[in-house]
Amino acid sequence: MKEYKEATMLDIARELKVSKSTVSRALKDHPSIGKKTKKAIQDLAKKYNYHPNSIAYSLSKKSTKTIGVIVPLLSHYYFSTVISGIEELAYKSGYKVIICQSAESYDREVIVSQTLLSSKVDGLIVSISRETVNSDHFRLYQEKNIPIVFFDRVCADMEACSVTVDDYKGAFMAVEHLIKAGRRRIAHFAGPPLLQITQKRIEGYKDALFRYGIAFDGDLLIDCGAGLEQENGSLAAQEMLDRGVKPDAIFAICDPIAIGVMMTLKKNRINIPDEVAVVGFCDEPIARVVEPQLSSLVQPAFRIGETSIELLLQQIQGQDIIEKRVLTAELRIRESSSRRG
Amino acid sequence: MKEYKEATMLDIARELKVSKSTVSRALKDHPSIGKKTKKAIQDLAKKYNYHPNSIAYSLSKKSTKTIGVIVPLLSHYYFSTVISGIEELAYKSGYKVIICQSAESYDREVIVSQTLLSSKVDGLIVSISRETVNSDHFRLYQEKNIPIVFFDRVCADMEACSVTVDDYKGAFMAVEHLIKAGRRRIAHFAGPPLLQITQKRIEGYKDALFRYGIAFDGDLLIDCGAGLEQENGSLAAQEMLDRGVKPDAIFAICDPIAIGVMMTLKKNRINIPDEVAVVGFCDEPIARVVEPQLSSLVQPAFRIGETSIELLLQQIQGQDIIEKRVLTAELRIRESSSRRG
DNA sequence: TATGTTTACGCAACCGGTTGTTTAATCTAT
DNA sequence: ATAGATTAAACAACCGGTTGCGTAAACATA
Repeated sequence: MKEYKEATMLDIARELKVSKSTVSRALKDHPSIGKKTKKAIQDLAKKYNYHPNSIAYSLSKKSTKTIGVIVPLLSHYYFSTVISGIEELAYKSGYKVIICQSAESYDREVIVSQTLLSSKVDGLIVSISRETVNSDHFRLYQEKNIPIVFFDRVCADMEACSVTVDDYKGAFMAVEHLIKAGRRRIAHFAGPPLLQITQKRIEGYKDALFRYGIAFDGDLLIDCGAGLEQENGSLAAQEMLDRGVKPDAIFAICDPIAIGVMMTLKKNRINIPDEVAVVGFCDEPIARVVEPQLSSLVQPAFRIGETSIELLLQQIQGQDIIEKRVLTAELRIRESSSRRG
Repeated sequence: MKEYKEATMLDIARELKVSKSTVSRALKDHPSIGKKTKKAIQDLAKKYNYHPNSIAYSLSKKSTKTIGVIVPLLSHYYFSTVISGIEELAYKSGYKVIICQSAESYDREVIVSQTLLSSKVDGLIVSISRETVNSDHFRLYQEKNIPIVFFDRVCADMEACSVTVDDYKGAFMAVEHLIKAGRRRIAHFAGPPLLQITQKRIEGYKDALFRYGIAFDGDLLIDCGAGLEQENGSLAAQEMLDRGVKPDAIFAICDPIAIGVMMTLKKNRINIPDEVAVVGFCDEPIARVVEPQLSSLVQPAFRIGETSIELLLQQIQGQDIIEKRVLTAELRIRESSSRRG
């Protein structure tokens, strides 16, 4: 393996018998450098295929032009779409993006957040893991004046920018829709209890019932346990049926749960939507593939990503803001919750 | 916004009236530093919550302990699972991971690969975009002696490590399975022509037909166009039906295409699997959700990620290897290709 | 011609680490 | 007591950029 040496400013400087600082200034078109000198330096840089060493740049400028992103799981369509939104604007603004997964684990989240911290990211965008209750690892960022933006799943005990969808309203709309479709015994399959979204959606569910004069029935509020996967939905649904509870509609915390529920219903030969209507949350691509197609709340994932990075960049540029943007989810009605035949 | 200043080695050195180099050595337990001095330095470092500046480290050591990953899209379950495999081993070995998407665009791929290059990643793991034919942007890495490992979608014209599944064999198995299930007119919905996987799978398809004495029929080799999305499958299938071509089985380049095909078949009231059997490739979670459940080839995505990073780390540690690992896909038979009733 | 202003560039410190080489102090052996 | 070996720590260069400040030469003005 032969050694390869990158061309540096010093190399160019020596060859042209000028100083390093002149090269530095010439390359960024600084006015105090003469035209011929500038031209000569730029030409030689091109010839040597010179690229500035961004490590050195970062060290002297104390900015890495890098932002960190932590999501629970990349494999969720929602999160990867948010990331695409983040990347789009980040690249346009000259920022790189480092993406990390917490894998829904608090410990892992602490580790990656420290890794990103020591990588000197200029800012952080996070959706916390379902286990996270302590936010000390994020406080470290605030202490060092590194801006943070939370999206979707926020830390309840931190004052920071956030971008969320109106979970309360979304849940309310879903339940309202079910009521207007003639349902009365509406169950809610809830998510991990620690997450704010879980609580907000439960509130929206309850309030919609109340608004339409339907009494809340504790039997119909189902806890799916820690997971947000299909299996959790299937199991919880079977358990519910085994308990003899039979709703005429189900609003699930997210699409995978909804689909798990649907599979259990079908296995039990319960017709969807005639006997039980189902509505999910997130509108993952899978919602259009199941039969019947699943009604769901569309979260503007790309927009959430864009908004997050906007807020972050504003802070990086020195604005001292704490803004909590709330976007609205949109109800997409499909076959799984249509009116009874 | 009050200024925050990280503690540096110099701060510690000054307070203890020793030199910066002594601090550096004390913190890494170098033998040439006395016990008391060492203790004092380590204690003070703890007290100040000192963390080494990894930018400075990278600059002097010329290693960022970072590896770059470029995938076409994060939103594919396959890719995000591969990434999980990569991360697992990377973190264990003290490496950070920077993930980028090419968004299936050649131009974007060039940009992100240059970004990663100037970020001085110690190595690169790539699955190329479907547009990529030119690999000059990756050659730059080789020139600078930065190791690269390709997975799944490789550059045909580069000598480099790679990790792939045996596409030929996978396709062969799928088609063989269909033949053994009593099918004779087997269509193949192929992928983007530039990708090797497309070609390999076509070969496997043809050879399996040949092996069982079935003549290849050009009408049954369907081009899905540039995309690998569901819509492409749906459209191509409808077009095929409109042309009056009616196979009794379909092997699709990937699950989304297969599912698109299934949706068109259902829309045309063609029974799956009785009239037409369907097999996909990749075994995405969606395969178990469609009805009937889709037979598919399982790619060991996590394992592919692990293998890729293994090969990369070996090269980073100085081994001059060019290994092409080929893993085997496993056929998972479900309802969509079961024997005729 | 003497003075003041530009113009064009060099000098050197700095960012925060790593590391080869010296040096001073202490210890060992003769 | 003194030369030689050890030990403990300092010095200083280096990684590759950025930038404030200083200054010589060229030019304009009086």
